[in-house]
Amino acid sequence: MIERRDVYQAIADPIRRMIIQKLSGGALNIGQIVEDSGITRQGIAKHLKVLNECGMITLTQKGREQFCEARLDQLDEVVDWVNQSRKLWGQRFEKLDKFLAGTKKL
Amino acid sequence: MIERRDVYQAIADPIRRMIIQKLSGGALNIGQIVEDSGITRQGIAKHLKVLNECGMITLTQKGREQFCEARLDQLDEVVDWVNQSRKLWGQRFEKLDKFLAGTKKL
DNA sequence: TATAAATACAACCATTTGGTTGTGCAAGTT
DNA sequence: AACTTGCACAACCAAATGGTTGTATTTATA
Repeated sequence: MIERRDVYQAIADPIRRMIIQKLSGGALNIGQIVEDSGITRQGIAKHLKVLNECGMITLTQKGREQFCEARLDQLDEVVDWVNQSRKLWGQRFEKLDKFLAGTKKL
Repeated sequence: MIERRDVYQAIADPIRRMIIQKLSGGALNIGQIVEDSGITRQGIAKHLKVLNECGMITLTQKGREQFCEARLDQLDEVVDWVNQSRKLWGQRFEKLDKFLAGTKKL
């Protein structure tokens, strides 16, 4: 129950996924992210804090506005993990196959 | 704050990811999953409950043992979502490019 | 200068999460 | 029959999560 701050945590929440999708279209300020989100600005701010701590977004002050940009490269870790699991899954009968091949030879 | 049960939630916890990785090598019973996990059987049982509710594993009773099998196809949703975000990211300047191309023609 | 806009910060709250211990029970084993 | 193994269920707990409201601060605008 340690406060985990990683990409998996970042995309675990539907609102945070929505934010990432919005930002995938280009940088936005907080007000634009709040639009049609269904929750308050303060709620969004908390999600942005999490996303920032996870390295999923970068924030840039510009006058009185704060611009948010997505760091989609962070998502590579997730895809890599999925692919690794799939690879293991594909190999799960290899040991057995090898064993059977071995017994045949005997 | 509704109790969300989806793939994103399933992979959000490091222990659950460890379970999925273990099961990627083939089906296991609960005792085998508990081995070297660092937490109690009951703790693992709770994670398995979550994974089951997310559709990430299937459970099969076999005598007094319960066999767990991973359902890795569920991870497709995550990869699809990531790819969609990346696609948007790739297209984020297209509008601007089109606009510029348009002005050139004039 | 007064006002509006964009945001930050703090306190508060209910629910979820992720773990524990303790108990009980069914299925194999000796 | 007695014991061991594998597991389910319940109660309990601290901390994290995901939201709210309320207040203050800075920046731009009329």
